Amino acid sequence: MHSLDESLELIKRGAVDLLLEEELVDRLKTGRPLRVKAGFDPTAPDLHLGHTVLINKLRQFQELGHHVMFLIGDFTGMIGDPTGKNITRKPLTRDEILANAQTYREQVFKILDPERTEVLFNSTWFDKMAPADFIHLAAKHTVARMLERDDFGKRYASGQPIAIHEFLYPLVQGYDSVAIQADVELGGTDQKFNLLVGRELQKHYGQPPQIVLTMPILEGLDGVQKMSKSLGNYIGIHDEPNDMFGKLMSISDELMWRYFELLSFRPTREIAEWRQQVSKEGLNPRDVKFKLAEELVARFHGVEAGQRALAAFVERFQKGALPEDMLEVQVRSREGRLPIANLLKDAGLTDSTSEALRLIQQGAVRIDGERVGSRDLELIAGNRHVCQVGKRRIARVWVL
RNA sequence: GGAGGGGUUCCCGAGCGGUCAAAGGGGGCAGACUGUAAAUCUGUUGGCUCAGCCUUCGAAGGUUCGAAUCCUUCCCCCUCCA
Repeated sequence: MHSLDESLELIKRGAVDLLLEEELVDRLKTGRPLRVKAGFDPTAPDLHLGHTVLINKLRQFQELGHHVMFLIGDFTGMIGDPTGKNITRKPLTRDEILANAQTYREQVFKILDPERTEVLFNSTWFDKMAPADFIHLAAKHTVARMLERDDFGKRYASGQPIAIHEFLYPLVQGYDSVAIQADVELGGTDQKFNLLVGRELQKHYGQPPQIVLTMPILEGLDGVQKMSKSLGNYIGIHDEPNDMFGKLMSISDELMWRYFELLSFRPTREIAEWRQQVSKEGLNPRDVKFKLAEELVARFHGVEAGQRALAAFVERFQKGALPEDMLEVQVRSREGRLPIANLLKDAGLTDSTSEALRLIQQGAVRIDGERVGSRDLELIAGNRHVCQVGKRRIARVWVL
């Protein structure tokens, strides 16, 4: 069993906001398992490391014996969390949603305990809600309060459009907390407003307001923007071990410490020590990055995979060897020959032949280790070649 | 409902009859240097059967030898007034 202080310390670790702490303490004192909610989008079932910041926190709640409610916002998905960029999403079919939910289970249970996780869909209660009740819900909040939300306020002030339905998003999310009687809701710091709306609504509906716990938003590979699939700066938890390892190695040193803070399960003391050694004793940050990359690959692919990814990385980038598990592609020639640009495009190494030609000109293309100097190079059918574009794109290509 | 402003290539943003596949910046990609780090420098950034051709500037028509640029209609956004 954990003492109250230990529980609180674990819950607060890495968190940004805890509102309100004294309410949490009161509820922890009751000794009953708390109902801990976190909402997820019904679309992108490809979880990335950014999502795991939150999921790791859910896991900690489970370790403390609490009940985790993994809420899939299939109804909310019709709105799309207002970002100013998204327009209304196409509603997903029931089957698509169930398929996505299944994918969530597969991914999320690498971290969470299935026995202590309840998966819920908010369409369950919203599909049954009468329009009149929905209007009652909308009546519980004002435009002025909505504009307190940072992005709404900014968009309003700068003349960006805000569609009415975007205002509904926080209300819908907040009502979910009412429907499932959440004690605690977790979210990224960008969710703070929505989470607080949940508190307000619960009060309106005669429930004790949920405690709000926000976690930092993980920056993506660029180190600036948040990790997201649409920005392409993410590391998916399904990424191949070598790929995951490589992406982690490509982050900046500054970002590495951030990742340690939010993703590593290593003791904070150990991390602080490394940091000290890097800045004072000349420890190569790259070697510390190895530790991070290995730990995370191991988490999603197993300990052995972590070790192998490290070894493969050293082989390939420090010793210059070719990767072992190279992508194999077949491309069709035209009457026995195939111009290099077409080969690269057909093999999926470039998006277009135009791009391929540009890269050739820039000296980025190698065939069997030899730099391609001419765009006129043609390859003969029947042969296999190792084709490289830049450092990262590589494939073994059969010309048929 | 009325008046005004605006929709440009991934993003921001110039262009306002030919020299525009469209300035500049951001981002991306690549090369050099490295630790697949950062910083820096350089190149590049619609497509193709690639010294030529094709498709792009909200949509559809039209004027013209020629349109992102002019005209018409439509769609969308913003501001102010009601």
